[in-house]
Amino acid sequence: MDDVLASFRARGGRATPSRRALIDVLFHAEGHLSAEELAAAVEARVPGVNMSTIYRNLDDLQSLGVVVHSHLGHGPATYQLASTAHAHFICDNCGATVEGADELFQGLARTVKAKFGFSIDPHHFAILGRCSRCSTVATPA
Amino acid sequence: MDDVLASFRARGGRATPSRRALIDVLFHAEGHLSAEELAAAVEARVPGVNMSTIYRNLDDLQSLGVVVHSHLGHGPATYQLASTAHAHFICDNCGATVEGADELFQGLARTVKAKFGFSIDPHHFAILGRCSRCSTVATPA
DNA sequence: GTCATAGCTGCGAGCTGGACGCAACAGCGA
DNA sequence: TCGCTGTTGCGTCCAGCTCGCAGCTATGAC
Repeated sequence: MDDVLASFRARGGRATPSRRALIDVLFHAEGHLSAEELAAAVEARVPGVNMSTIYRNLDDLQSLGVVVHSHLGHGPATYQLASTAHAHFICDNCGATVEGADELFQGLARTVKAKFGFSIDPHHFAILGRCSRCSTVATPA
Repeated sequence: MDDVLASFRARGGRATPSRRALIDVLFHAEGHLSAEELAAAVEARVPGVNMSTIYRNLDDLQSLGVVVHSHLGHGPATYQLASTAHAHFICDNCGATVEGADELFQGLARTVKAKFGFSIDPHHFAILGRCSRCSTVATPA
């Protein structure tokens, strides 16, 4: 966490309160937080922070490689520490989220790499489908 | 194509010019078109069509199961015939699109089904990564 | 401690992609 | 040909995010 602030300083940046708070929130967060949710959590520590600031700091953290964002369905993007990134399977019907380990993608990654020379990042976009409950109920289109 | 109009009629709908034009465009389109691009193509056939109409007709076509939309990166959604749907791999760096057959996902689909009871739909969201060119150049983060 | 400076912030406006309510229009069956 | 009702265009509104700008402030230098 101090490492992150140090990275900011190393590139001529500063350790501002809002930045500290955002990093703190990210390190203690569980699950996937949208920019809005992050802003609310930061607001509790540093009243008056603006959404622009949240977005700008998230961008900076992403360019430092500390944070990644991913898209879980059609709503806003969610942000998390790069070190805890993982794949997501989202139920098209009920919205349930299943988190998957990267190993699930090893086969696909190998095949796609061999066939197209393409290296996949399975974290960024969720994969849609039907969860166990909804696929047994078999809601017709 | 007439089948689609017939489906509309079968559920009490109508075959309006804008609807015909949209279906026509979709059947003759190559690749992935955004709502904006579809609107432009429809406009050429039926001047004066409104974006709302495009969106509403696309929604209707989706609920009929004729069309699906997918998200290729961060821009607008793209629409295509359900019968020609396929998976996409998008280069994070240069935006190149690689189209993949569904068979690529068979292994993943099986594993995810066995492990979580989850049936995946690999079409909806693209999978990000690096294309062959960009991963050899290895642009640093 | 204090100062200067450049990085950061809040504010407000703006932008894109898309949804919605409403009144007018127009397919389609009778 | 007529009437019913599905569809359209228009305008407005929304979420999610971006940008420019003026003022504030963390930081290193002294």
